[in-house]
Amino acid sequence: MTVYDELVACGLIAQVTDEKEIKELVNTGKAVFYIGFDPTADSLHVGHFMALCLMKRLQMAGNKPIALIGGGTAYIGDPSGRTDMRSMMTPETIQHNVDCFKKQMSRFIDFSEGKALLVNNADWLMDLNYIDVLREVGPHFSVNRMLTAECYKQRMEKGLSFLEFNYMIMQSYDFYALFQKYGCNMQFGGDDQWSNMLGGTELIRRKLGKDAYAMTITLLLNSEGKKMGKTQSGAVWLDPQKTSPFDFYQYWRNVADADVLKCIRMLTFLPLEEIDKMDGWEGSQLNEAKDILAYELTKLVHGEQEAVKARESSKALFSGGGNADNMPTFVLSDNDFENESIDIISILMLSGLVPSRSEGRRAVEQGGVSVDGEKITDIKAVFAKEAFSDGIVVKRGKKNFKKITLD
RNA sequence: GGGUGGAUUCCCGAGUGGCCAAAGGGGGCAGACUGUAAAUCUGUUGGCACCGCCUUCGAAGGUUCGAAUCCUUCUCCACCCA
Repeated sequence: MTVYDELVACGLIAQVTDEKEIKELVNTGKAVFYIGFDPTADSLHVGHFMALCLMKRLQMAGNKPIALIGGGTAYIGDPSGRTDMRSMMTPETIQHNVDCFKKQMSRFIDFSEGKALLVNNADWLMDLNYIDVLREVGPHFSVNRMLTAECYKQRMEKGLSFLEFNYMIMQSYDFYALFQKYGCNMQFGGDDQWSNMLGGTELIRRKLGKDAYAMTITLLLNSEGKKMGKTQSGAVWLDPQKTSPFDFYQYWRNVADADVLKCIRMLTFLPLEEIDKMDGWEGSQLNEAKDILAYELTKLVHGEQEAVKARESSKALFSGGGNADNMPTFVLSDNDFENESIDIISILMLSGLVPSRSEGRRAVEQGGVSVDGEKITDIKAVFAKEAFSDGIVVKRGKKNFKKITLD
């Protein structure tokens, strides 16, 4: 099976400019392609992970990937898929984020000599001269056309600033610059990037009379049509400091039935035959598929060791048995105790299981808190210091646990 | 530049002097049911020293015994005209 067919089978491909050409280039390892990453946060998240996987797949097939970090475009902010304006980022945070991205990416992609490139569009965008740009690329963009692009249409109601309107032009310029500099002939990106990407291929055709291609990756949506990889408290990060391997595992362990297979297909590197076998799974067997998904992904992102640990803790908590040693732990210090004891609300609060004392109280009152398996009903319940010497497991709701110990 | 209409709690959206910590919906959280799923039902959803107190209705001032509601200035947004 060719790489391209594999991508199709995994459901990764959303739109392409010229399927025949792209297939040919990709399968023969002749593609020099780039994917852009906007450094809007200090860690990559699940959305980026898909792009990185794609890069890896294609790299293994002999193609040359260029990871472009949008250190320059971050000054503008991409309006695609948003209904409000992005907050402006300071040069310092942008630089910080760029550095974080670089570090994380090199764990996934082999950037050694000649295999792949990591570039920052700040290197060429920051020195551009306004008048020059206007004369050079301005004539090749039709405002009328741009306004019909999906990403702008969405903003017609809420308003779109000139700053953001220019994002497409800058991204197109990137492609044009990379084409000339590195012979980059293809751009990949999220499906919401389609119009921005087309801008690039068109600019190259108009300026240089050459063909370049674009392909978008299917956005990973759940059965409700929302982007996956988001939780109430924000994105699911790849940085273990921001989303612990355990939480990362749990996120995938908890996906809806309807989404499991799609996720396995799109995100893991399991052999296709194996995935096809799972296709008919239902009920508790499907529940098993979730474990596979969670384990595989945690392994890819955090390594086998962490994946095993996460799986163990999860088993200890949910199905009995397993090893509780690796579950998320919170260590109490001496000052947390008053008269050698501490009340339940304080424990919940300090360990981060609840964000406020009010919520802690509510959780207890509604019967949502238990300690070492015993339900706590009294909001004034107090625990002696000795109780923590072996560590106790405090649970809020069904899925939030912390092992509490002494230092 | 001129005019009009807006800015309310996580989101949408009621509220136009006291009965407002603020209707309703969505979302979240918790409980029941389950498979760590979905659907459903129930409770809950600003904070705290919780029968009481404190802070919130774009920002800052003012009027009033009392303001999310009235006045002034400012900031931002949408629409119409130029």
